[in-house]
Amino acid sequence: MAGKANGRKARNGGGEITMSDIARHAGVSPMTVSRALSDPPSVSEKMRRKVDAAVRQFGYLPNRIAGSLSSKRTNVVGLVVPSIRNSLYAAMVQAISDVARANGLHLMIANSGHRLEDEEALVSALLAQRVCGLVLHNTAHSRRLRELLARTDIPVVETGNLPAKPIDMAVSYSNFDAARAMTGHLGRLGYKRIGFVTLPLRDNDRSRERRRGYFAALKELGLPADPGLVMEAPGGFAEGADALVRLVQTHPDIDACFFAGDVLAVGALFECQRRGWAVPGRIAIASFDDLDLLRHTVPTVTTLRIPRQDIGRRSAELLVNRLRGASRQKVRIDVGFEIVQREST
Amino acid sequence: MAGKANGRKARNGGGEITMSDIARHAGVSPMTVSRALSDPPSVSEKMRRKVDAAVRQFGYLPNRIAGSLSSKRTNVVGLVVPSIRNSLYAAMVQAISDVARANGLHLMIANSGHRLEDEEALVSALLAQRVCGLVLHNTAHSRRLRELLARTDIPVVETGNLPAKPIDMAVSYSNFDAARAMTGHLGRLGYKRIGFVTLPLRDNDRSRERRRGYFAALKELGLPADPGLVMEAPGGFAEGADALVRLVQTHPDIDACFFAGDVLAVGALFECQRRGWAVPGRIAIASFDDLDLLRHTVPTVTTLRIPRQDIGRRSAELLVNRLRGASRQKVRIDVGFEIVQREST
DNA sequence: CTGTTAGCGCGTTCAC
DNA sequence: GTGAACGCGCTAACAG
Repeated sequence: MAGKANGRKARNGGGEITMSDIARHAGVSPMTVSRALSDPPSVSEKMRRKVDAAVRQFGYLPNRIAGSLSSKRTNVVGLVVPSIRNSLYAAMVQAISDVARANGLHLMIANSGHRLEDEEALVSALLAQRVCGLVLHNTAHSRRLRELLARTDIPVVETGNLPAKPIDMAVSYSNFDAARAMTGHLGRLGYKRIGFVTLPLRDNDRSRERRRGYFAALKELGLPADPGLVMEAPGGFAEGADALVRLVQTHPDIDACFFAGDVLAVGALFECQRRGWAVPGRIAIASFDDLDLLRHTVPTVTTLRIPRQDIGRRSAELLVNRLRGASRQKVRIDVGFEIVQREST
Repeated sequence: MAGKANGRKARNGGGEITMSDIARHAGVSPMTVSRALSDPPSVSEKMRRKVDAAVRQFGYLPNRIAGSLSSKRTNVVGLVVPSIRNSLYAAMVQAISDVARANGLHLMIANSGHRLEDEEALVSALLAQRVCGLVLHNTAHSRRLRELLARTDIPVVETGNLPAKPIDMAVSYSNFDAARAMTGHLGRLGYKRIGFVTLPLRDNDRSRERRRGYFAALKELGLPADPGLVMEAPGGFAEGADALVRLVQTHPDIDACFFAGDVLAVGALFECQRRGWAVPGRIAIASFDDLDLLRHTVPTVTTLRIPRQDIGRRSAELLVNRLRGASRQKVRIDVGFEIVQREST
């Protein structure tokens, strides 16, 4: 009864301190310790004090692995983003993290690198960890991932784009509408030859939707759709600069360029500074996503404000509500966007 | 034996599919399923095929919670950063994530918001989740956190600064040395009145070390230490611009300014563009941390290159080696830094 | 409000 | 190479 000498592999020098240890030293049952820790009001003042004292004395940290196995619930939310480095995702992740923390949840983050197979593998791994909810920054999943998610009953929030038919819940803006709106905006400002620089299209429905929006707006504006005015570029300052230069050289009559990625736009703007091309005099520049940077450059850059932080916050709130028992119904929230007209157009 | 009707709260509509289920359907023992999944070579070809078939048929996902409880090990690494949004941390996190993933580990990320009490609470929570290792982007911990970490025997990597006496392992550069080197560099370029703009000093040993380095260099250069040339500013473009303007107005003879944060420096540079102050003609600008942005602005900005990605990679590698059985000895790796001289100085 | 009993789903250990 | 027994540390469910 005293202490079954835990023979060999005593890595910790004696095994973990358990709830029973605390219970024994506090002179109560393990169950009372459990309750005192997870639901203090359900235990009498006297008991609680004894437990707290023993907990402090031993520096006891409950084992949530054991707790999770027993209760069949974890307090861990899984999150898959295309890239951790990108500041756009970072704003969303931060918001999710804040809401999660306020509700006693933890975050397990993985990045898919824009690869659908990786997304699938990562979600599997997160499900194996029995996360209590998932946020996926992608809506174009592999077939196997769809099947996997269909079989699970944890809440799932998709974001990054507005899917026609969400798996469970979706919080996003429409990439199509946003790109169409900005292109239309440029048209109404009087620009006639509007270039479009897109991020890689492969495995990325968001990029494809943006391009579709661009062409839709051109049609609505009665402007010709010239495939030569569209360029695909990996994200980066240099790539944006490069794309702009090539567009201007091949299409000297270009008078505006819409970049489907903020870094691309800024790179292009700097290139204009270097070459002495007036912005918007020689060429107007519009961007996608309201990086803080864009309102401080010279000139400031017209862009689309996507409420990334709201997306994160609302996604997390949806998860939390579900975990608190909200009924399971499909949700599809369009957070919208906003055109921010600045000096560059 | 067939199936103990699992009465009431069948949330999943019948309870989880377990290893026993798979074993039964594959006609083997649960132990064989376990081995086939975690160490395939230890099982005969025939058994493995039967198990694999059943696993696929049922879409079985092993419960890592149960596995972790049983084996007393998790494959989850805990990570605490001051802020998820900041791109500096993002580069490090990405590198850690990559190494972790390559080694079958997952990441649980929390952000302390630069608050030491929060760091303490978050580490406690991560330890309760029984993470197998920790990376902390901070070296100035609360006393209670130090005690907590002293009692644990999981590997801990500290980063963000080079502590004199690491808790366990440390991978970083020296903020003091870096700031001293850049200030010295400016002095040797001939600048005589060098301003210094620091990020908030509270609860941030990194900021304080940088300021110390600045003053040490001034002394070595034989320049007077003028407290009026030092300003504290929260991070941000506008704040950097503001700080510069105030320094120039109160000290018209200032000829260079060293910003201990990249965003501050860029904000100041843009302000110079707006005001038509030549950089470095009127005032030279130096920054801290080699944001991609800094090599694309006009003019490009002199800065300190900190190998953030290496820091992440090596931190993760140290953890992995420990988990693989490397002996427990203190490690203190100085990854160094590099001065990148560009057009702004 | 408190205690008792009985697992949670797996891996360790030892026998075969 | 395979299986049976046992327990990881905690909480759900019920009884008092």
